Amino acid sequence: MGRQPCCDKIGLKRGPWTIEEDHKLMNFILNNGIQCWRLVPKLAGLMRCGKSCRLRWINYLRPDLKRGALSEAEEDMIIKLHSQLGNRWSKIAAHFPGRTDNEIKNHWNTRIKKKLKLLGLDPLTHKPIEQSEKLELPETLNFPQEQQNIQISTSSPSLDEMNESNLEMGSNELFQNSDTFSSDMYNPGLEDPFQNWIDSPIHWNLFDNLDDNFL
DNA sequence: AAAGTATCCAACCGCCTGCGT
DNA sequence: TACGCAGGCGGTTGGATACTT
Repeated sequence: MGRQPCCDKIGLKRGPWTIEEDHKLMNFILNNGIQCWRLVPKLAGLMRCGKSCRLRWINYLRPDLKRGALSEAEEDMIIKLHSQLGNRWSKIAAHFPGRTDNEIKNHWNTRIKKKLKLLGLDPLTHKPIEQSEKLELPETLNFPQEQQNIQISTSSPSLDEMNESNLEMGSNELFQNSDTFSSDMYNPGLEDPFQNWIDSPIHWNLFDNLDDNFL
C-alpha cells in the first residue's frame, strides 16, 4: 500500500477563498509550518483539499510575496529566460524572488505574448514571425519607428539567438550579463525571513501523533 | 446608463515524478 | 519490484473588472 490520498473531494469547498479561510490558513502555517499539505486543511479547520491550500499559500498568502505589477526590467528578464527555458514557469519564477510561477505565467499569456507579437516575434520560438503572418496584424496598430524596423527585419537576431551564449549560465551570471538587471536586484543580500522560518527547527513532532486522530 | 466585449488573474484540472509502503 | 499517493507543475477556465460602443 502507498500513502493515503490527499483528499476525497467529498464535501470540500471550492472557488474563491474567503478572508476567514485566508486567516485560518495563514495563522496555521505561521504557527506550525508545513509538513504535510494533506493535514493542513484538517488541522487548520478548513474544508479545502491540501492542494488548494498549497496553491493559496504559494500564490497569495506567502509573506515574502512581492505585490504589484511586473516592471519592464522584469518583463525583459522573463523574455530572456523564456527563450532559454521555454514554458518552465517554476524555473523562470525561481529567478524572481517574491514572484510566483502562476503570476509569471499569467503575465506571459496576457501581456508579453502580445508584446512579442507586436514586435514581430513568435512567442514560442522568439524568432521573427513570417512575413505572411505579420500582414494579419491590424492596420490600426501604430508601431513606433524602431518597432517597425524590428518587425520588418528578418535578419535581426532573435532574443533566442542573442541569448544562446547564456544557455548554460546560472542566474547570477545571467543577471551580471544583463543590461537591465544587476545581481543586487534579485539577490539583495538580505536575509529572507520566510526562508528563515521555513528552515527553522519547527516542532515537527507536533505532527507525530496526528495520524491516530485524523486518518 | 446599459449592453457588449476585452482583459486580467485566481483557482482548478490532470499529468508527471519521486518516494513511501 | 510494484503499487499508489503527495507534491509539483503547466495548461486551462471562468468570474470579476475595465473598457468600449
